[in-house]
Amino acid sequence: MSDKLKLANQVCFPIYTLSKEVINHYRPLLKELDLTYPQYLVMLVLWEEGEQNVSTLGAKLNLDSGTLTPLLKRLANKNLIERNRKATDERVVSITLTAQGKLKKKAAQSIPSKIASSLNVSTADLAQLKKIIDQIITQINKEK
Amino acid sequence: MSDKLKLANQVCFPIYTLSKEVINHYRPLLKELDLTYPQYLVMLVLWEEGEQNVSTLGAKLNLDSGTLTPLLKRLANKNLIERNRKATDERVVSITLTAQGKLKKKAAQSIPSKIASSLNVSTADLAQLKKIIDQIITQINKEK
DNA sequence: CCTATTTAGATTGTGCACAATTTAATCTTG
DNA sequence: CAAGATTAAATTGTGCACAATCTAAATAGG
Repeated sequence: MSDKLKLANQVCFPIYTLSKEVINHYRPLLKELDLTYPQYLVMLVLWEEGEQNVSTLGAKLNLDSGTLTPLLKRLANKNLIERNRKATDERVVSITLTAQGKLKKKAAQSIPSKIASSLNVSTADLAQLKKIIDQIITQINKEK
Repeated sequence: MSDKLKLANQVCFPIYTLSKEVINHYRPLLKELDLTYPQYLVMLVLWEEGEQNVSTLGAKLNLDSGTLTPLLKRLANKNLIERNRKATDERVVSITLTAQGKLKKKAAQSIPSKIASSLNVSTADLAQLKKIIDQIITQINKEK
């Protein structure tokens, strides 16, 4: 097996492992906010960009309606968001933050720094990791 | 400050995204073998190291019995593995490959090269990615 | 011994991820 | 305008991930 083959083989498992580890580090922090990691991602988009369709959320987070529909129903049950069909196009469901959903942003402010210190990795390493991964993801998206 | 809550500035989201992308690249290849990615990981360990307990498998793949028990039942239903209580310690379940399970290794030989070319990333990038991720995982494991 | 503790794995329950299909609304084109 | 195509979201079904709990077996310590 060539070095490249071996490497590809040996890099996919660490990526999968790291992703789970990172989410496991988020879990206790997000539990205090009564959010899961994917729910937190949805909230991030809404806090930053405001009202979204299910499909724009899906495009930004790489999730389909099969994942988002039940997730958004759970966020709505917690009174963090509202789901409303648009009058101008009844196929589209508009997702907006409730007052409670907007408020939750305050409680989330401390998460990034807590994660950074809990991962216990240097800022330089994280920056480098982000750079390479963003490169690879850009490459992958090009193929679509 | 609140910049940290922006999706674009997060490292964790790209890690999570990349992990899903990589597994999505495996999916069509593994479908031909009638395996999922976690099932493939179990088979890799068995092909490489032979007979395993549920708990040694779990330690190597970072999965608990709640995930492994049903997964191993599915592999057993496909006649790729056998699950047997050990006579010397009835708490322990020994996982061994069936003849069919051993045979499947041949069909899996082509997967790494297909993944390597499908990911379309340079060897240098992969090497650097692996180096940083391994570093971080080592760091994380130290804390346990 | 024999009881208390520990260990291995199974079970239960929640939630995510994704493929495949369905439903309803909108758009397109003849 | 009507029929067919397209689109957005929901639904259905499978499988993974993980917390919490349970069961049975093994071990330890009195």
